[in-house]
Amino acid sequence: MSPITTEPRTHALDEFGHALAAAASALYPDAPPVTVAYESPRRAAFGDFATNVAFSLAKHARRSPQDVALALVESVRDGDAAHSFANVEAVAGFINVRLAPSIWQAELARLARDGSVPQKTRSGRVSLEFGSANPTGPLVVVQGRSLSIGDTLARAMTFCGYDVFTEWIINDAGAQMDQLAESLYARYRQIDDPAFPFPKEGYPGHYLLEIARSLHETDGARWKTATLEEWLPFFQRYARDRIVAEQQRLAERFNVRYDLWQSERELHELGKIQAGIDALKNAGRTYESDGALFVRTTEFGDDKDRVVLRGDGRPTYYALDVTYHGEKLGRAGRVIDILGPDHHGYVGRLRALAAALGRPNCIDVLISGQITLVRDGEPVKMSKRAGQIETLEALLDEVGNDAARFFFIMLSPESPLNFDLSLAVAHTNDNPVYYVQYGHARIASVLRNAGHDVPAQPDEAALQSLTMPTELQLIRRLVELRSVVEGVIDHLAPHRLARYARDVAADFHAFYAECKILTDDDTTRHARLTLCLATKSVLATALELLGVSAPDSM
RNA sequence: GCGCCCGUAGCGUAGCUGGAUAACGCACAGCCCUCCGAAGGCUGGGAUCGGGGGUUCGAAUCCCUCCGGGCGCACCA
Repeated sequence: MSPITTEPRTHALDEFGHALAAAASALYPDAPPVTVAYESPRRAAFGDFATNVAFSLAKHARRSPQDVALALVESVRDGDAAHSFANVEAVAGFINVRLAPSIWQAELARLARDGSVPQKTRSGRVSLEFGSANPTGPLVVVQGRSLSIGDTLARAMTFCGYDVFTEWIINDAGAQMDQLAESLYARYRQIDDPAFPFPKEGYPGHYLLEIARSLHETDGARWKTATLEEWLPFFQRYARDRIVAEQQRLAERFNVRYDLWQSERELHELGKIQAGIDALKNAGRTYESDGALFVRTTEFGDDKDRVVLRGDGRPTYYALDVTYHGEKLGRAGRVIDILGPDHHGYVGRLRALAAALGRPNCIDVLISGQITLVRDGEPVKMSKRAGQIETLEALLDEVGNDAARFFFIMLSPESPLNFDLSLAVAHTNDNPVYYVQYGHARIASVLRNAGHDVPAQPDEAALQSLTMPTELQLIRRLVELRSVVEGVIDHLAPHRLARYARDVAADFHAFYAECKILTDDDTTRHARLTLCLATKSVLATALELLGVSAPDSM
């Protein structure tokens, strides 16, 4: 079934629903009261809205759904509510409603007056964490997908009125930082002594060569004689700072904004990790076993209980999860994590954590699916050797921000994605990014040609000339924007926005082909230009939420 | 072994809080520029929704089971 659409939220539609419900209880007093919900009919021929109340009544009425639907329609036909509609009809058990063109024309006038201004229908603070990668190397393509998904969700939530707080956890603690420091130290020493051994568990990527060279330029050979106790902390910090700075620069290049880059090390140093563990302990959610401290997450649906303190007293990574999510729950009513495809095993323990912290159902986890790069139909071979990993930077250099953001988000978040590099740069009609952007540019071009004829304010009387099927279809589509965005955030389904943008562009192109905009008839020209303005605004909004540019020419 | 994700037309996917003839793009066949951007539009063919059971008036959607593909299952981070 198509996504349920309740736009436009006309008074008439509500009244009609009440009338139907009243008719139902009059005709079938034994049946439980019905609530009338509208949905988009599968086919345009069925009208603008449909309700299936007759199906739920059929059993109690002991008559076929179609008989019930006919009876309902008959009994409300003469009521006031039904008069606002062009048509109300019972078909195969459904009650189909088609709104009069005047209602759509009025909706267009509203859209053209207000633009696609954000509708503040929601409130409350939401914490959104996404992208978070180890500070041990450059971002790879799969993190780009997480960035796209997270940023679009953030924008959509903000659009609807949420106060969104975006954050990134820097995993700059633990053994991996020692390995990073040792790797950088080895690269640094190799500048003067190529035979200096590289650690077995080190990070071989060539990005450390550049950082080592840079350090060698500023500090010379001074670390050659330093003791391990001296150089290790310095190299840790140096590598971490350089790599995180690169990640931040790339996120910015990708048009993604963060409110907080949270350091894990800092949480340790401030004693917050220990405090987080103590809070759980005081809440009675922990127990000791084999010298380690466990959290009873199985009480809340997790597969197994999780260790937070090891036998030697050191906290585990889960201790960070406990603390960090405690922090996030402290600043937001709702917490959303977007994790990479190799983390789907974490969903259970994080959800359980919400309950253990006394905030059940306040943590949502969304997994961004794996990515396979494809070129000319063949998977791109990737080698783990230096410089051959699939960095996000290389991808952006090749296909640009717009294509990357659109492709990353056009599928539902958890499904695997084959990223077709050839298609992403193709300037052809099978590239969905260009299709949508072309629609926007085409409108801009028409508006340029119209010059001073572009209406400053919509003339509602003139809009009555909009009666062609493609005109009404386009208006219906534009009106959907708000419910689409709400669907995106309610279902954590940002891909709906990409599909919607495509649908808007398609409906515009169909309208454009059928209706000449710059006609000699002043009324029609005004009405169609108004429709162009509203379409341009909706397209620009959809693209903005996707983080994709809306060009006036291309 | 346990768990998660995926299986829908030749390909890529949407639909999954159950509803009408299963939708969209590509590819394929045909048509449309003396006219606002053809990076466009229109028409057509193409699907036992991985298999099998079950629940229901009604199942791509919910339940069970089996089969395929991918990925996780640390007192690593």
